[in-house]
Amino acid sequence: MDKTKANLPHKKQSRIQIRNRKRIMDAALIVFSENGYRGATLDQIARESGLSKPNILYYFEGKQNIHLALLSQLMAAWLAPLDAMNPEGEPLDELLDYMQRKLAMSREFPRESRLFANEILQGAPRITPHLQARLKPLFEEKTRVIQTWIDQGKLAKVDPRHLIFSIWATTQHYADFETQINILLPEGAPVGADAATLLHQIYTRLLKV
Amino acid sequence: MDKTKANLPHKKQSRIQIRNRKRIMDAALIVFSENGYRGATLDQIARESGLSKPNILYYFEGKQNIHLALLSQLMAAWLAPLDAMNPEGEPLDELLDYMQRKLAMSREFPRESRLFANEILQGAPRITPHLQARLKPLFEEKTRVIQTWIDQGKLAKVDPRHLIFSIWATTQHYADFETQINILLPEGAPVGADAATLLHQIYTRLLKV
DNA sequence: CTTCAAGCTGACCATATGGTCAAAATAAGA
DNA sequence: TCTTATTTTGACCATATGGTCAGCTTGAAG
Repeated sequence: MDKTKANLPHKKQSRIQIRNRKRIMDAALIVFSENGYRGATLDQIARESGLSKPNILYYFEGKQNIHLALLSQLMAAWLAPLDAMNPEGEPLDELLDYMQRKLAMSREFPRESRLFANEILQGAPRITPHLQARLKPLFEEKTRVIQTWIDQGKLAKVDPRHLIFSIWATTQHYADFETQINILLPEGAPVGADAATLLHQIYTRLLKV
Repeated sequence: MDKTKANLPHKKQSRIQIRNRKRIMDAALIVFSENGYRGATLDQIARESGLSKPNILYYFEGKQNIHLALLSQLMAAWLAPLDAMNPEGEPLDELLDYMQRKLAMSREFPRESRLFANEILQGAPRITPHLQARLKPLFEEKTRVIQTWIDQGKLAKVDPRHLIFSIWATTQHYADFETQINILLPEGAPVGADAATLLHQIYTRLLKV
C-alpha cells in the first residue's frame, strides 16, 4: 500500500495535487469551523470543494487527517502574533501591538479562530500534541519576557500568564461569539473599531505604570 | 398521539418522572457539553444516565428537545448575574461584582459554559430565539444603566456594550478554554485566585474615573 | 500518437445513529 | 388483592456516514 505518495508533501507535488489539496483544505476549514469535527461530514467537504468523496480520500487518508492537516497549518498562523512580540521593544507598545494583531486575526480569519475554539472546547483531542510542542514553549518564553519587563518597572505588576489569557479571550471572542454579537449589536455598528478602542483602553490602563 | 403528557411539565409529574427527567438532563449536560450537539449521541446519554435509549425517548420527544430543554434551563442561570446588577448600587462595585459572579459561574458550572459556547460557535441554530427574547432586552437595559453611570461621571468613558463583551470573554474563557489552560499552567497553580486578581485589576483600572 | 502513471468515479459496504413499536414489567389506586 | 395506567425494554428500521475498490478517464513524457 503506497499510502505515502499522496500524504507526505516533502517531495514534488503535481500542479493538480497542489490545486486540489488546497481546494480540500479551504472547504474543510469552512465545514469544520461551522460544525466541529464530529458535526462535519466528508460529503459536505466534497460538495464545498467541488470534488467527489472518493477523490477527497485519494488526497487525504481519512477525515482525521484532513482535520489534523488543517490544525497543523493553523498553528503557525496562530502563534505568529505572539512570536512577533519583541523583547527589545517598548513593553507597553509591544503588548498593545500584540493585542491588536490578535484582534485583526479575529476579524480576518474568524473561521480559523472558530476551528481552534471548537477543538479546544471538545478537549483538544487532536491538537494537544501541537499545544505541548509549540504553544507551550512560546507561551513560557513570552511570559518570562513580560515578567522581566515588570521586574524592570516598565509595566504594572500583573500576572503575565493571565494577562495573555485575557488578551486571547477578549480578541478571539469577536470571532468565536460572532453570532451572539450580531444578535446584540444593531446592524451596521462599527464593531471592529469600537472593540479596538475598548481593548486599547483596557490594556493601556492596566499596564501603564 | 398523546405527545403532550411527557413533555409539558406544567401539570403534576410523578416522582419517577421527576427523577428520570433530572437524570436525563444531568447526563445530557455532560454529553452535549463535551461533544457539541451533533457529536453527542442518544446512546451516550443513555449510558451516562443509566436509562435505556427508548426510555429516554419516552421522556423527551427526540434529541433536539433534550438539547432545547437544557439550553432553556441554562438561560435563566446564565442571565442571573447580569440581572442582579443593581442600578442603584455603587457603579464600580456593581460591575466588579458582576464580573466576579461571572467568573464564579465559570468555575462552578464549566459544563454549562461550554454547552453555551458550543451552541454559539455553531451559529446558535437552536438558541437564537432565546437570545433575542431574553438576553437582548436584558443586555440593552444594562448597557443603558452603565451609560447612565458614565454620563453621571461615576465611571470612565467606555463603550458599555464592548465592556460587557469583554467581561463575558475574560470570565468564560476559564471554562471554555480550560483544556488549553491546563496544558499551559503548571499543575497545582491557583488558577482561580490569580484569574480573579488580574480581572479585578483590569476592570478597576479601566473603570475608575 | 502511444503509453503509462496519475487522477477520478459509481457502486458498494459496514457501522453508527435517531427513532419506533408491541409487549412486558412495574407502580398506583380502588 | 385486583385492575388500570405508567414505565421500561428488546428487537427492529431507515438513514447517514466514513471508507473501499475495480475500473474508467486524463494528462504528460517520449
